[in-house]
Amino acid sequence: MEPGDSTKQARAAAQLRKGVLEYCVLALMRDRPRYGVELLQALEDSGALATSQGTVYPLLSRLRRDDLVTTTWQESASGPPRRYYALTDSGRAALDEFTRVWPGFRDAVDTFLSTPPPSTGDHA
Amino acid sequence: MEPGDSTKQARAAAQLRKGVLEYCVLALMRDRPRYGVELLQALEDSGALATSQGTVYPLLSRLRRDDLVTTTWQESASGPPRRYYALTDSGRAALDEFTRVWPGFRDAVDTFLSTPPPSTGDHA
DNA sequence: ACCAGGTTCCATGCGATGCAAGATACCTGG
DNA sequence: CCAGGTATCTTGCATCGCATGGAACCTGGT
Repeated sequence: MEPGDSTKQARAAAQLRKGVLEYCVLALMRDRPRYGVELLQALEDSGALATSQGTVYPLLSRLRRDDLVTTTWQESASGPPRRYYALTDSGRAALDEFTRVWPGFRDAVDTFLSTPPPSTGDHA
Repeated sequence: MEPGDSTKQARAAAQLRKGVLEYCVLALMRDRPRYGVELLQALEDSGALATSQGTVYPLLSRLRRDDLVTTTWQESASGPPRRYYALTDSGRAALDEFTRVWPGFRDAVDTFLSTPPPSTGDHA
């Protein structure tokens, strides 16, 4: 799935990420602070949610603007300093909120996709 | 969950619908043609994907523009005529494509939300 | 000292999408 | 003729993912 890919599958996946990426990033920060490239790699490893810097950094800016995360600079053993992002109380609340909403949403989509075989055996 | 609701839950749900609504609408047309208000009611009944006319009609226009559906006018027993939307071959292909992509996406989100207990038992 | 390469951060502009609000038309019933 | 319900569609806005490009820091080779 190259970056410049514009197949139907890529388009569908791109639209799917909308709104979900934000909460998956928050989820990644649940146990410990993370920095940008680290988040990017974790999303990449997940496969379905792989994205680019041009998506993650504006997202992180919004999270900071909305007080869902706080950031602290920290030196790196090899390379430029890293900005670590950590959940605030609001951020944790938003993540909990999403965790409550997600199953209902997920199941609703599953229901729409798995059409209940319409009673009448319409086979040959 | 009123339309003008702007709680965190409503905001999260609104962003979730992005990109998914299109394919749920296509899924609803899989077995038989449907008309606008009928689709609207089906989404309403699902709970998590409830939306408004201002969302559905522009969406249906895009589907028609992209040749994913065809439409036919049909008289109603009581009320104005209805425009019925039916899947084209392209529409059915797009739905199949999404059906293939969805499980991977869904499981990826589930994995992010259900943090694998990070070794150290940090419970109470 | 200098420069190439890797790492890390960020800003800008575009396209696509959901939504609120409003407009139009048809049919029935008083 | 008018009120109300049904059904369709348009417009303008806000948000989000993404491609592109740029800037800063560190290491290592020459």
